[in-house]
Amino acid sequence: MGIQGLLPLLKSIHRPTELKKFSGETLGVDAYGWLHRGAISCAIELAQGKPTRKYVDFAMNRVRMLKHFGVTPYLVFDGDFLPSKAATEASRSKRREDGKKLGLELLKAGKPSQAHQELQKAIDVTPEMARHLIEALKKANIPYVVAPYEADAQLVYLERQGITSGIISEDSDLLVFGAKRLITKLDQYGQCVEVNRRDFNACREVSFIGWDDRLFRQMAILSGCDYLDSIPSLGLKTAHRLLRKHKTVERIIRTLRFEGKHRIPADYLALFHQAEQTFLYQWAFCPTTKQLVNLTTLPPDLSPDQLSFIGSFVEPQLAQRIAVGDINPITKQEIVIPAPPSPRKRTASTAHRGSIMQSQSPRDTPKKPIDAYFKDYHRKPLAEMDPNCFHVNPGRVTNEGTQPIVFPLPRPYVDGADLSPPRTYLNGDRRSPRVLRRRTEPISNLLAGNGRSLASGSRRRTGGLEAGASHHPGNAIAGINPRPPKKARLCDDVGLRLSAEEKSKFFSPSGSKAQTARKGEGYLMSDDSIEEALKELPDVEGWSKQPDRRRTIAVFQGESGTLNNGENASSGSSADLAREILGTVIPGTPPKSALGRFSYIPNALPHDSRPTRTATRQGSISSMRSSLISLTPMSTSSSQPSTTRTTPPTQATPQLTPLQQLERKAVSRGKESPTSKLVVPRAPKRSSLGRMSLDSIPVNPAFVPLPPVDVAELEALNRPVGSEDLLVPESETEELEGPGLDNTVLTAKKASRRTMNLSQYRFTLS
DNA sequence: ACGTCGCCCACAT
DNA sequence: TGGGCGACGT
Repeated sequence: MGIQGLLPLLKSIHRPTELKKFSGETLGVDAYGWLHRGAISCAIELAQGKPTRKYVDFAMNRVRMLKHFGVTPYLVFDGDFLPSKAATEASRSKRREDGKKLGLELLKAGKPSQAHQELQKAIDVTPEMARHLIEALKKANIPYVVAPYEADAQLVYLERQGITSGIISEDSDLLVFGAKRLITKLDQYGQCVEVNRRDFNACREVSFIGWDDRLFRQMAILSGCDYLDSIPSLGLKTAHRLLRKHKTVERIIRTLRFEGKHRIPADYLALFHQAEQTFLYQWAFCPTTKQLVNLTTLPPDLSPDQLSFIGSFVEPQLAQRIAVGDINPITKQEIVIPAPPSPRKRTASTAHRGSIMQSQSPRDTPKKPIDAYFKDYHRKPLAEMDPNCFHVNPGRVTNEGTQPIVFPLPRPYVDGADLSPPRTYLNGDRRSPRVLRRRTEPISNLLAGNGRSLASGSRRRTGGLEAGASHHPGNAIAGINPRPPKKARLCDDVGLRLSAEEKSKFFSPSGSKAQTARKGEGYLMSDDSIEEALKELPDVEGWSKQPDRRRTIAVFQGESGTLNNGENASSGSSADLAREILGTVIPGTPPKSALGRFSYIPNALPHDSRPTRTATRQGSISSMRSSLISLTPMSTSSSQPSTTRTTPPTQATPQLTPLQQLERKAVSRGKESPTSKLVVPRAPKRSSLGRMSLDSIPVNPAFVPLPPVDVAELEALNRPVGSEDLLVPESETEELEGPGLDNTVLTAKKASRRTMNLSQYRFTLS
C-alpha cells in the first residue's frame, strides 16, 4: 500500500463529491485497480487459463460511467517494475502461483467458494490483460498510456502537464508523488472523495502550514512507504512532529539514534534519499514528446545514471511502443493477441500469462497513428449525459453514517456497442490490486545494488462504477439508456429503501421505458438540477462528510414513502413525484408541493447519527432548504437544460474550495500572513451566478438546490487554481464553513464570513 | 494522553 | 483488504 494512514490523516480535508463535478475534465485513472477488480470477477477462469475477458468488461463499464458523467478517463497502465522491485515481484509472483494451485485444488475438491477466495488473492494483472483492455479503449477512443514504470509517476506527470486535471486512484502514494487532485473512493454511483493538495493547509489532524511538498514527502517516507521500510513505532504523526521540530531528516535520524529509542538501519539515510528521489524523478512517458522524462526535471548536478533505482531509460522508439501497448513493458517483447477482433466475450483468450509473442497479428492492432491515442479525448457535453440518474446508493446507505443516501446516478450509460451484457460486474472486490503486483520493497533490496525500488502496493481499488456512459451518438444518448428511471427511484428510494437499486444500476435490462420518459421531460434538467442539488449538499456542508448526503436522502425518503416503488421509472407516480421535486429545485418553477416536502423533510430525515454535526444541521435544514429554494435564483441553470453544457469552462476564476478557505483561515490564524489571502475577496468571477448566490446565502449551502449543471461553474470550481494565496475567498468558502465542518472553532468565523460574503455576492450577483 | 499496532468486522462479490 | 476500535507502550 501506499502510505498507510495518510488518507486518514488528511481526513479533515476530504471532500465528498460526485463524479459529475468533474464533468468536462480529463481525469487520469490508474488502470490497475480496474483490471484487478475485473479479474476478480473471473478469477477462476483466469486461473484455469480459460479465455475470458470479463475483466475488460468491468473496466469498460467504469469507463462508460465516467463518460456518462462527462468525464474523460485517461487510463494509465503500469509498466515495468523498478529495479529493486524485480526480486520482490518475483517472490510475489511465486506466491500467486502457489495460491493459484491451492485455489484450483479447492475447486476440484468441490469448494468453489473457497477456491474463488484463494484465486482472488492470486490474481495477477498481466500486460496481456492490460492489452486487452487497451484494445477496447482504442475502439472507444479513450486516451490511455502504458507507463514505463509505475503508473503513479505517470499519472502525476500527466496531471502536471495539464493533460489531466485530476487522478482517480486509491493510492495515497499519489499525493506523495505530488498529485494535485486525488479522487478516491469512487464508487459505482459516481460518489467519490476528492483530496486537494491545496487544501493541505486546512488539515486539522496535523498542521501543514508552512509545509512544502518536500516536507510532506519526507514525512510520508519517514513513516514508511513502499520504497522504504518504516521505523517501528514511527508513524505519520510522529514523522510530522519530528519534521516540524528538526526540519531535516538528517537531524531527525541523528536525534533518534542518539536517543536510542528506535532502531535505525545504518544505511537508513541513504535509503531514505533513494526513496525520496524515486518519488521525485521516476520515469514517465511524455505523450507530447514521445519519450521518457523524469517526473521532475533533474537538477543539473544529477544524472539519470546516479538514479539506478528509478529504472533505466528506454529509447523513445521502444518507449513509444510500450506506451501504446504494443510491447510488453516488462519483457519488451511484442504482445500478440490471439484473436481479439470479435467483440464478444469469447474471443480467444490470452494465455494467462504469457501470450507475448513475437509476431504481431496485424488485425489486432488497429493501425492508427500512435498520436491518435494520446490526443483526442473528447469531452462530452453535459447535454449528452443522461438526465435521469438518481438512484440510491445502497452501499453508502449504511456507510459511514448509517443513513441512507439518495443520489442521482446515472444509470445506464449503456452504449450499446461494446457492452456485453449489461451486467455490471460492479465492483469486484475491493482488495487492493496493486498490492499484488507491487509492494513495498524491503530496504535491503534498495540497498542492494539497485537502490531501491518501489514497489508500491497501493490499495487501489477504484470505487466501483459500473455504469457505462452513453454518449455515443449511436446509442441513444442519454435518453436511450435503459436505466431505471431516476425519478422513480428517487421517489422510491427516498421513500423506500435503498435496496431499490437492484442489481444493475446502470444498465437496467429493460430500461427502455425509462429512457423515453426522460427524454420527454423538457425539464430533464430538473433531474439534473436535483442531482446537482444533492451533490451540492455533500459538498457544501460537508465537504466534510457524507452524512450530509444521507440527510438529503432522508429527506427524499420522507417523501418517497408516499411514492411508489422505483420500478416504473418513467411512468410511475414516482416519476411525477420526482418531477415535482425537480420543479422545486429548479429556479423558475418551484412547485410548492415540492418545497413543502423539502421543508418537512428535515423532520422525516433520520438525523445524522454523527455526534458532532448533527444537531446543528438538522435544526437548520428545513429552514435552510426552504430559504434556499426561494432565495436562490438559480437562474443560470434554469434557462438551459442541464443536459446541455453550454458554457465553456471558465477557468480564469480561481475558486477556493471550502477546504482551501479553511486553509486560509488556518493560515491566517497561524503565523503566516493571511491578510493578503483572506482579505482579497473580489467579485466572484465564476460564470455561474447561481452558485455564488447559493454560497452567499447564510443557509447551509448544501441544501441549496443547484441549477442544472452549470458546466462552466463546475469547471471553474474544480479547476486547478493558480496560486492559492491569490485566490479570493468565494462563495465556496462559505460552504466550507457550513455546518458540515466539525471544527467548532472555525464555525464561528464561518458564520460571520458567510454573512459577509452574502452581502458581497448579492451585490455582485444582482 | 497520544500514537502505534493488532484484532475484529465489513463490503462486495 | 481496509477501516474502525481497543489495548499496549511511551
